[in-house]
Amino acid sequence: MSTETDATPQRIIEAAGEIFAAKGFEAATVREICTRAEANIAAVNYHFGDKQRLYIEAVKRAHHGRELLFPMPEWGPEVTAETKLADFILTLLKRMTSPDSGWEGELMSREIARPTEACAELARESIRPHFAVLNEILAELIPAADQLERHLTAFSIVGQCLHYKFADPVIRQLVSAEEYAGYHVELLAQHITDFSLRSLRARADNHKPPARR
Amino acid sequence: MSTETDATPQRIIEAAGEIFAAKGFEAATVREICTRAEANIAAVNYHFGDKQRLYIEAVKRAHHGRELLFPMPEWGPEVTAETKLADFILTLLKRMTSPDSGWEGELMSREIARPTEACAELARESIRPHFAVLNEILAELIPAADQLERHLTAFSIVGQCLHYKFADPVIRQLVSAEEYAGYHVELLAQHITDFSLRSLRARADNHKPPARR
DNA sequence: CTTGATTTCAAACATCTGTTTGATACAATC
DNA sequence: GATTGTATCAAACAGATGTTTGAAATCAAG
Repeated sequence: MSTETDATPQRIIEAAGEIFAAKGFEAATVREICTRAEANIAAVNYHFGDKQRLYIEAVKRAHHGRELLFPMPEWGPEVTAETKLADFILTLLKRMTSPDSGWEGELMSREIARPTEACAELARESIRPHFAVLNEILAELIPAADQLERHLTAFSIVGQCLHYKFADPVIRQLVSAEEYAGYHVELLAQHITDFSLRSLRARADNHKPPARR
Repeated sequence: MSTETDATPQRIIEAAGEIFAAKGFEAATVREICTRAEANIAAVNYHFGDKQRLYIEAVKRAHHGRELLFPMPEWGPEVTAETKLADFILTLLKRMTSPDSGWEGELMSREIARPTEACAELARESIRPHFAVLNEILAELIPAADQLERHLTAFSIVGQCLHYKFADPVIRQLVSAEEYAGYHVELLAQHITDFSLRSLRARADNHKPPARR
């Protein structure tokens, strides 16, 4: 066996990812996971120790898969900050809401909203660098802003992206089925980029906060 | 007994709300709820039928409590659309992230992210009217936008607000403790309002999407 | 083939879950 | 005071859960 691509541990992680993503850690059962993986019930404890460590492996694999499939681009010095921001938004959106093999995004969103103790470090360490990248971009776009404003602005941009993952069930029921079907990643990324860039440019042109009209 | 404010069903709902919010439906146990409520284990089934109906009652109560505590203001005809938007953002933020009696917001955010079949209708029917209000405000602010753009813009605004609830564990680890301590509702609402209004004004002044610089 | 380690399997294990039961205590009504 | 309907309680129930066990099967080398 050993190097088979469908070795038992592989199949179990695959099945575990899907079921953990769909039901959460508590509601998912080892029996269902092993049934879908066509493995014996004892396989989880034999290969992973216990259910929790299997969960951790599934989360790691989910994050790793997303990172590989949608890497953050490396920008040369000639790339404008506005283009970088557009790339950042598109990549983030793809990672969270890409339809193919959707369980990875689902599992990651679960960990972001309620991080398991075991996965807290992983989640933090994988997100912090992206947050730093976004802050560097914002430092270029709104150099007059202090750190607090940059952080809040970063959250405003990330929040727009993650909303389509976190609030997806609600969004489905607020717009028509036809409109929802047109919510492709590129369209959403374009809107978020436009919406945010308009705000950032106005902020860059006029240092004062806008007075209420 | 009868009209006591701390009658058994009341105490059970109270305890259930806290524990459901902290652990989710599956992980919360009837025994822990009854222990905290200082009630017998059979009390849940006697007063509510089963665990699921208790959960539904807790969610209803959570939403009702938020609606009462932070009602959406009724605006007269003289109120500008920009002020309405500011009020809307502040109210939404208060409902989701108000620190006092925090379990209600937590429980609602759980239902938004993964609505239970039983609560799907409630969640939808309670959110739809607010979505309609926001769309009316946006119709005043960016009259040239079509329905799709209005919807996406609404999601951009709501997404910024809900981010502080959904991604709260991550946010805590991205900024310093001192900065996080300063994230009061009013500050966040002010930032989101400023950020969004800048974008909306630019959109209103110039109908074309911004070219990438 | 023989040996020795690794992997699979069915069965059982102990524990915890939501729920039910039947007796008991209590309050109001006649 | 007896009666009736409601509420509480300890105990038990049936089922599902994660995990363990020990034997059987499979595989890799000597």
